[in-house]
Amino acid sequence: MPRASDAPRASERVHAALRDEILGGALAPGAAVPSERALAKRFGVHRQSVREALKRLEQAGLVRISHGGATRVLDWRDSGGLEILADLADAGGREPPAELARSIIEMRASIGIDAARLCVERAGEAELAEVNRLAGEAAAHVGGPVETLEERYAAMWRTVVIGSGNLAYRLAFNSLLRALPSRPEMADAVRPSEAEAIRAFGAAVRARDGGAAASCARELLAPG
Amino acid sequence: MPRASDAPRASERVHAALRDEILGGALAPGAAVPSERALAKRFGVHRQSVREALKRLEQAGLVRISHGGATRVLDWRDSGGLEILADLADAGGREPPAELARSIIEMRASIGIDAARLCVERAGEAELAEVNRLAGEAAAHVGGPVETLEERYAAMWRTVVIGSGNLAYRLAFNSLLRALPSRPEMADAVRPSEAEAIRAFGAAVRARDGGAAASCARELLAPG
DNA sequence: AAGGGATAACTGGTCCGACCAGTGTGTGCT
DNA sequence: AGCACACACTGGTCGGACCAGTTATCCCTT
Repeated sequence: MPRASDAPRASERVHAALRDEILGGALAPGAAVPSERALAKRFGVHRQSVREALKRLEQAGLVRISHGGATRVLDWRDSGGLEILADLADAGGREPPAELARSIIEMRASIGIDAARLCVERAGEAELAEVNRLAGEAAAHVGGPVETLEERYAAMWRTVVIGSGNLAYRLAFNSLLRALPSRPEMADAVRPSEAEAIRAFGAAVRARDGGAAASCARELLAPG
Repeated sequence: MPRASDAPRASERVHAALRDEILGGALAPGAAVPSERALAKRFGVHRQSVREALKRLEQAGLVRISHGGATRVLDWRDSGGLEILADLADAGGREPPAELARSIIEMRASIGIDAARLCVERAGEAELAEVNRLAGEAAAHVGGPVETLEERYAAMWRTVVIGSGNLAYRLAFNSLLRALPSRPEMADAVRPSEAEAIRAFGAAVRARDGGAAASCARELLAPG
């Protein structure tokens, strides 16, 4: 069993370092990123690896590269897409923005409740039955190993979001889900604690009761 | 005045071509992307340019690159983040998914209404006044040049979203906004038509009337 | 003939060094 | 002082080489 090399790839190291400097504020918006040649020397890698890292940062909306001119740092709050949430949660040893967890939980609730409503409206019988089945599965694992519970619970919501027929909700769901793993305290906060609430939600969806589904969803996602 | 070269960069050409093939379904999920060397030959560019394009696709969640193995196409519906919306709207001459416009409008409403509610709750007096001022500006341009109206209207919502103190809403707002330009019919659909509704919204926010702000926001974002 | 391990032929990852292509700037001429 | 040009940056691309991990094949062993 040959172990995979633990050494992070060169371009990955550069990407992570620059990403953290930008998200952490060490590289402020408007500032010029050092030249590719300078970065290559600093990190002890070839310029091509630096370029790959910068291309990824540009794709994520963290920097703007311009031929001939300097590469400048953008304000990720203005130019970043939702996928940056995962980077914010992940980034190095740095503390993520204080409002990050609350933001994710609020958005999850807003989208989840509306997706439930739309799912009831638009999804086919088979999909509604599947949601109900997955709700039962998730409910059965409340109190059990958190890993299994989280997996089933996520699968249920995934089916709801798909059933809503809303592409944007589906993509946002991906972005939100990806931000959870690196912050255990956030995963804790979104984990359901009452099996009955999950079952009630599944039943409401199954019965195509939009009002009940929405209110059960609110119960699950935004208690209190 | 030396004109900027109109020739798209090599890595940009490759990126756009592969992105369109993936989003258009020509490269199905699970399929293997041709090797970097093969792509370099096909597009008549250096392998490094291909790599930069692939790195961007990986960053966006469209492919998974693995050392030694083939680069495989992912299902962007499952692995893509919200920023893909812009690519879906943009992509080449291809027709975007039928539900795209509806999805964006629905998500915009869901987030906008909740952001209005939170903004009233959390924003400072200065920010609320600014929202109201921008609402007035936008309202004054209803019926005028669409470009100016869109700019002011977007500025107003931007302030609301910032005032909501929700990072996820702010990033999602960026992603949604970026998808509009390439689809004029979508920009049309989200443009406000009644100055009075905008003014009412601004006044409700200014007065910290959460209920009124939410209902005015609903009026603006999800009429009917 | 079937199983298993060495190996060859892929894949992506990195490096070197060079040159092209835009920008910006300083300098010297007018 | 004002302007134009050369030079010194920046990023963009190229060619070729080699390293590293995977995968499939083929031959040897059982």
